[in-house]
Amino acid sequence: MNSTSIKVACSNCNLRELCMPLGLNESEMERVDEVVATRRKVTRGDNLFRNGDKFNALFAIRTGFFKTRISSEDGRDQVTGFQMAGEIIGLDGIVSDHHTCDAVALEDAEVCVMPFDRIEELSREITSLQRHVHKIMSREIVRENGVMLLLGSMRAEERLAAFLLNLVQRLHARGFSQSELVLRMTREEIGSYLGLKLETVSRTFSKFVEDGIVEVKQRHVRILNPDALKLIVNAQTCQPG
Amino acid sequence: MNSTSIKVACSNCNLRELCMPLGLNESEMERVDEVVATRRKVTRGDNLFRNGDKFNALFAIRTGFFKTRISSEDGRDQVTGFQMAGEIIGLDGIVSDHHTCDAVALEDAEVCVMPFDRIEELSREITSLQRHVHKIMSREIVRENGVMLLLGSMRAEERLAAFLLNLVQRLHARGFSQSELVLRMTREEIGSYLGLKLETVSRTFSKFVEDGIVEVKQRHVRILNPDALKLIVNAQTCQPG
DNA sequence: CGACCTATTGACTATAGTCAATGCGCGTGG
DNA sequence: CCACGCGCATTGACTATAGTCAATAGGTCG
Repeated sequence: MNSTSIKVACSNCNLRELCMPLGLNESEMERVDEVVATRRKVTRGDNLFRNGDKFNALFAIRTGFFKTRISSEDGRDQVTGFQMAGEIIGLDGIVSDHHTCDAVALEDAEVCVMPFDRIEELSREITSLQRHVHKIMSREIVRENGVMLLLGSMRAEERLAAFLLNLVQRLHARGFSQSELVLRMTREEIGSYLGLKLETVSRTFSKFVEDGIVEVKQRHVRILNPDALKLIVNAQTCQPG
Repeated sequence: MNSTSIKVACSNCNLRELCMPLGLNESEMERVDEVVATRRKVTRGDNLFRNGDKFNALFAIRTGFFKTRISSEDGRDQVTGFQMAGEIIGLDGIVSDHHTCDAVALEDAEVCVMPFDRIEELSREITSLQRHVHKIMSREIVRENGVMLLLGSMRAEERLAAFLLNLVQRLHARGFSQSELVLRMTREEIGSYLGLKLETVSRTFSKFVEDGIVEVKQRHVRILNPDALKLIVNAQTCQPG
């Protein structure tokens, strides 16, 4: 499989501080290595899994960038998240043994395949792994709560500002710039995530540029004034008094 | 505590087919009974927990009706769910050891307190309990995905129709009518959940009444034409060809 | 180099929000 | 038991925001 002879394992993965083995000691991590036995490459545009697929495993993203998406019967669809290195994908499949969303690679990607029954087995033995798995699921619930707040009560500018801040913060945690980012998704995908049409996303970007808050050149974004973005997110339209 | 001498336990709870002990055998259920040692009554309007509270336990709703709500710094808030008997509440607290939302009783309620470290302990021993806990968390993730679709891509009528169908379906699973329900929440709370203003909720109810789809008398709702509701939810504004 | 996908911008429209007035019910207290 | 007050719901008139449709431009990839 691998052309190099270096064993790819959590213990020598630079994402271990963000990913599955977080909080485990050396020997525990070695046991998790056994779980993460296989890898899978996904080409840009391809699905890691689809709605309806049998659920077998969670996936830890090693490289690349994904979107998850659900579709309703009438053809509407909604991007439910964008995932990057170190994040875990596939939790939706546990409840019904089948995935309920699509996971699409937005750039060439590689994931660690973690068979779920192996995870469960190991979490029965390693308390800190058990706790960590629970935290990963809870984090996803809390994240989605935040998206509900965004979709339910924010205006277009607030949504886009929150989106940019969230992306750049996650990228920064992975060693990238705090002020510069390359969007891996189209305006339409951003719009789907934020509950907006692509034209509105585009117009809102233009407004931010006019206001000198960001520089935008297609998918390259430079944040000139992060405080202004934070102000937009937290500013209720107007306040009394 | 209890005025009666009947031991309140999962094994003789009529919600066991919906709640925590689902899928356990007799002896396993008895062990879960130990976990669900304490009960708590919550008066209408009171909080079961608040944003910032230390997380210790999950709660299984025995009777009553709750809403969960998150608030942003600027005072905006968003209802993230309505919970009824047999449903589990508090999963948001696992990730950071503190709750990140408020849980408010919309009517006098009683919950079973399930200390989370006891749940974890027991799921290390009882495989089917472990699996069940994972399913409960995954189910919540999938539910929130659905809400994101609703908030991100549906129009007011579609949102309210989906809301009513979901409520009545859950009530029906608990032995209530398929066509009649009493709303435990105000128009404003429905609106907050659906990302609409209370006036829009009210107007949309009135529209449904005009169209003969439902009867509404304050919080009493009778669904006259469930198929029409389903059609509204699944009908994209218009279809080509 | 050309085709196609993506993004931008403009003009107009639809949908839901805002503000305000009124009405209905329920619960409290006289 | 009735009257009153308050919270909740309804409805109307107007406005704001984002959506739609359409034309154009810019990039990217074969």
